[in-house]
Amino acid sequence: MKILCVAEKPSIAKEVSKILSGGRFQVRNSQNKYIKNYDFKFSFPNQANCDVTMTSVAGHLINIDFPPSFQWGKCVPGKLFDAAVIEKVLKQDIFDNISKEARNSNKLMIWTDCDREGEYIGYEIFKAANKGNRQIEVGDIWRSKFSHLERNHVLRAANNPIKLDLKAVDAVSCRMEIDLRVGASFTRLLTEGLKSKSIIDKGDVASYGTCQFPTLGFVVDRYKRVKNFTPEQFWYIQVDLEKDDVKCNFNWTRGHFFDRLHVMNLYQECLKHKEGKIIKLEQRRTTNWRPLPLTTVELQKDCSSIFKMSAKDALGAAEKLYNRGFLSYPRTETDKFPASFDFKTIFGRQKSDPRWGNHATELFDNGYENPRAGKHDDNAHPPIHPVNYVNINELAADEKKVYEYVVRRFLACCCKDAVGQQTTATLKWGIELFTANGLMVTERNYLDVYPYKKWESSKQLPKFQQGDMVSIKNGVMKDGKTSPPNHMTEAELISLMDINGIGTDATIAEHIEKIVSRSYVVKQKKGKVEYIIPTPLGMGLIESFDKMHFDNISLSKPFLRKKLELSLDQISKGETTKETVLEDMKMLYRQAYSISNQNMVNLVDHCKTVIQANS
DNA sequence: GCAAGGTC
Repeated sequence: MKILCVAEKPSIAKEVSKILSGGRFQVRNSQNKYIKNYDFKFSFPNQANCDVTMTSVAGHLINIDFPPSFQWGKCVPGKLFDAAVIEKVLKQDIFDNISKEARNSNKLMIWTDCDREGEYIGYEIFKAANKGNRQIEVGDIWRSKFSHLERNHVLRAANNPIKLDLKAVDAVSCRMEIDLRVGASFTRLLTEGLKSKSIIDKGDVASYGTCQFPTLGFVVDRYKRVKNFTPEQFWYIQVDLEKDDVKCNFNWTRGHFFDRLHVMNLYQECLKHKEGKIIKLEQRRTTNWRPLPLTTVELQKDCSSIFKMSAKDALGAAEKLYNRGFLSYPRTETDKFPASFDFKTIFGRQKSDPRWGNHATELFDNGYENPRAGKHDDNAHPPIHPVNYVNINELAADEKKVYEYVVRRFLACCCKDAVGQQTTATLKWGIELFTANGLMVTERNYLDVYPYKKWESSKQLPKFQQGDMVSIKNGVMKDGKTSPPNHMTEAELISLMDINGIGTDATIAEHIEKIVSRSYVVKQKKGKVEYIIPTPLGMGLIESFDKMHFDNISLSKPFLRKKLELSLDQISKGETTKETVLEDMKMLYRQAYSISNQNMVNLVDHCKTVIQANS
């Protein structure tokens, strides 16, 4: 019995081979320099002593496209909603390796990631295998269900194969088709329309995508909120006290009011009293929680705000560190460690570092806290954590920062929360209440290894006693203005995309880069912070789409993408079919396309107006 | 020349 096992990426093929073979395997090269074939023996249930070849793909093997007669310029873009779709092999050498290895195999076992795309990649692998060996049938494939590379977990997966989930395969196939039809049709429409009036240059493309436009929409929306903001004046009362040479501010518990006369009346009442009374003095223990285990989105947000690194560069650096074995897999949504995770080994490897080695040693020798568990699990990868030690002086600039950050984050996860004492004094002046806070950090704990988070003792309050009468010399009525929101930072944009389901951990950075490269937005530095600002072209496009009267949908907002995601889940659960969803979504987008097509003159005019107004 | 999703 000969079994062909195929994983989603080379690193998984290698690790699984090590575990199943007990370290006794032979390696053969393939035509692709990253892809290896591992040969070994393994006993599957009811199939003792099988010859196994384990290999991998590198992501998707096959892409979809339109036939030649529907290529750019060969038809009107509206035809693309109903055009045929053909498959194209993306990586012929990897495809051929699977076909060839399948030829003398009796069975195919899929070891792709345990998520929707992984299921579909499994189906692509089946097609490659079937091409080499027609005996291999889709109903007869083994599918291994594993979510991390712990030895017993992998062995259990090998011994309990399930079937390929064809509903999940349908869901992904549906997503691919919608993204292609919508993206290609609208992109051609926009590009030709804007080019005809020289709004974009000859070689340029004005792309539309189901992810890139909602992303652009978020940026434009924020920009307009900043621009349209009108400050409002407000009034409030504040008391400054001094006792034993210590000054402190008491803030009004009512905050502020937009009615000057109202505040004036309350203030007049206060002024009738020369003294106030400390009516309450509270001392409370507060904790500042250690961070959660690290996901891709968190890594990108933090690298953007702490190091001013773009999301793409942060992920790029993490990938390089992963490929050299220093970090775990960097694309993960999981924010809890598996129960069996071996923390101690990893502390041990970090003990010698001059910067954080003492913290690792402390955790290694004196015990550690189990990290907090978040609510997300992608069932494919653990949180990002250091694997092997490297001296950061040997790394490139970005990699240095990312490695140190990941190690410190990991160690911080295993430390105790920080603890402080918060003192709150409540002052009553007339009938108005004011409070002052003082914080004393008593146990820094995780903060010592994690300098990215600031939680510091504030100025201490004077030594009040409950019931103290204090003379009020400086109780004043003040005014202020509401301030506009800030422009969008990359970290905020990543959060918005994540919350709204735009893109995935692996693609969020690419969508942001895409709208930069299309000149829909620019990154602009103001002081120390970098903001993402829409260009007139980006503004014009979003505003034009928002002006069109679609039926209950919007091309610039995340709702349609969200609807698609929900429908895909329903396909996976068997509550609806791929065909129904395809027809549904195609109808919605076809209508939107037809309205956009009719309004192209207005769209082009509006873009031109916005561009001229800003030049 | 178009999308978004994998990964090297």
